[in-house]
Amino acid sequence: MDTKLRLGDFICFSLYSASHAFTRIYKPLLERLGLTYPQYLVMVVLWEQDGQTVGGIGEKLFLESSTLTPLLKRLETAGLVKRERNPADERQVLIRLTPEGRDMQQQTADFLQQLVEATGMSVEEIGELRRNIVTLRDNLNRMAGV
Amino acid sequence: MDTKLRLGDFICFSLYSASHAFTRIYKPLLERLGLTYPQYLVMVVLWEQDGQTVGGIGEKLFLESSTLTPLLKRLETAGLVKRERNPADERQVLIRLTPEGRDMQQQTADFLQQLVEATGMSVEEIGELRRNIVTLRDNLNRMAGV
DNA sequence: TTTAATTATATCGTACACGATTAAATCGTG
DNA sequence: CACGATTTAATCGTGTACGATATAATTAAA
Repeated sequence: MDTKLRLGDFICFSLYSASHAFTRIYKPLLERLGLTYPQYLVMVVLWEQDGQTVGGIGEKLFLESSTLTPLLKRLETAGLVKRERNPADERQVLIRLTPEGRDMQQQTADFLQQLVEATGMSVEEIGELRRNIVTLRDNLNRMAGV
Repeated sequence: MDTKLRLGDFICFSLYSASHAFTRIYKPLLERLGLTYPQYLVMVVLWEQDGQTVGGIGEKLFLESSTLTPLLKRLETAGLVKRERNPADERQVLIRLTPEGRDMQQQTADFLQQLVEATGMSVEEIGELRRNIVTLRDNLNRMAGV
């Protein structure tokens, strides 16, 4: 009877495939900025609060230092951030936006409208869906001990 | 005013992070089978219908041959599938389950209950959420021309 | 206070994921 | 039938992603 389980029944696959679909939607928008989608997420986190540690960024994005360190080095090479040890605790590395990195936010101003349009859903529907997905994610992470 | 846009407002990030959370939940279950999550998805597709082409699998999973070819070679090395050219059309490669690959499905029988439990949601809530996410995904893919 | 345990980041190996390109097979049109 | 166009996988380069491990700094304990 479990042979009746089809791919379409898997909520994990709906998330997996919808996440990839969003990345595809973002690609042409982010290409103009020379960013990948994960790099864009890091920039969003830094625009919200500058001068965070690698660990602080990872906590917000649920990413490990083994993922973030090379990504942040690429952002540094691109001239968008600076990486410097925290003098108060030399274990930490503080990530600070450069003026170019800060200014880039303005170039993302028109993203929201285009993305909402691409969803084919109302802002209210999107909001409710987002809240339900976050609830699911937090439940899963709690179960996984994150 | 768009500086008020916080990471938590992004439905794309909710999908991205929830998808990764599911992968983390699956990891200990799949480790017993020696599978990664994407490999498991391919097995699900093949359990549903054996003898599909690389392109057919990719269409269902929204993955390119550049992703699937190395993954399928790993499944072949693991003795779970066989890859052979279609005699009727030598461009295509047919993927067939080995007896070991087919039998593995039985070892996934207890996944469903554990996963539902981990979501902390009712089966009805999960079903409704899944349908909404699929609608969103299909809208996005339509916009991206997929 | 010297040492032991913990914390923060970096490094390494493996496995996705995709765009661009290549190579081979098939199809379509003259 | 021939030959250009299309289709299908595979390959290559770049960039995530993570677990395991390493290294250095800080904290805790003896």
